[in-house]
Amino acid sequence: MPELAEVAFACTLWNGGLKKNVLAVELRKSSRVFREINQDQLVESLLKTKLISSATKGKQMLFRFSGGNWLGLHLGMTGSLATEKSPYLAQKYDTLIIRQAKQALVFRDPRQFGKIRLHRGKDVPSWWSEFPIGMLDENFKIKILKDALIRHKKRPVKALLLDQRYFHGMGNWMADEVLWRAKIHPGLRCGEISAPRIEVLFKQILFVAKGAMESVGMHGGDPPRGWLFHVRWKDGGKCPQTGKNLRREKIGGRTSCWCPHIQYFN
DNA sequence: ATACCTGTTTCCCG
DNA sequence: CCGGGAAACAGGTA
Repeated sequence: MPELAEVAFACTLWNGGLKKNVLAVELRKSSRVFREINQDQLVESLLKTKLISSATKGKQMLFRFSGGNWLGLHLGMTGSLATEKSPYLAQKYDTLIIRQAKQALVFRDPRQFGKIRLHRGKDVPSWWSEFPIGMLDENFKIKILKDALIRHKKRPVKALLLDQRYFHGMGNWMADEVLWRAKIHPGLRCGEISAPRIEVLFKQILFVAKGAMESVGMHGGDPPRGWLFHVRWKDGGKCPQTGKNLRREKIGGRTSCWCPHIQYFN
C-alpha cells in the first residue's frame, strides 16, 4: 500500500512506544524481510533499549533506540505498522513485535516485500543519509526533473516518476495524480515533453506531495475530495474534471489511470 | 481458477 | 557500461 504520505502516517502509529523500554522482541523468522540482516543481532540490538525517536524519508522509516541502535523499515507493498495493547498474541503475518510494558509495536507484512535494516553506532546510518533528497525539501529543484527527463528520454514519464532516485517517496497513485493534474499522458516519452509542460509537471509534483502529506500523512485519512485518487482503482471510474470515463492500462510496468480527454501526448 | 496488486530488485537484451 | 523492460519475490483478494 504505502507511498510517501502513508508511510509518514504509518510511522506515527508507533508513537505510543516513544520513551518506553523494550522488554522483548519477537520475529517471524522465515520472513524475507530479514534477508539483509542477522536476526540474532536484531533481537540483541533492540532488547533492553528504549525507543528514542522516529523519522521517515520517502517510503523509508528509521527508528532510533538507545545505546546507538537503529532500525530501518521499508513497508514494501503490503507492510503495515500497528500498536497493540498488552497482552498481545502474535498474529500470522506479524513479522517483528517489539514488546513494551503497556503495548506491543508490530510490523506485519504478509507478502514480505518489505525490508528491515539494522545499524549500530553513534551516528545516523550512512544508508539513511544517502537516500535521495525529498520532494518537499527546499533544495528539490526543477533541475532534478529536467536532468532526469534528459537522461531517460525514451522512458514513459510514468515510469520515471516512480523512480525513487529522483522522486523519493512517489508511488503509483501519486504518479497518476500528478500526471492527471499536469494533463500529461502517462505513456508520453520523457524526451517529448515541452518546456512549459515540464514547468507544470514540476509544480504538480510538489502540489501532490504536499497535499498528500497534509491529508493522508497528518491524519491517516484520504486525499482531498476531487482528487483522482478516489476514482482510479476500479474500472468505470469517471474523471473528476470532465466526467468522462477514465482509462486504465499498464504503462511503465504499472497499472496507470488517466483521462484521455485532458491528458495528451504532447 | 484466474487475474490483479499504493514496491523494489534482478536479469536479460540492445 | 548504460538504458529500458519483463520477471520475480509471496500471499491475499476479487
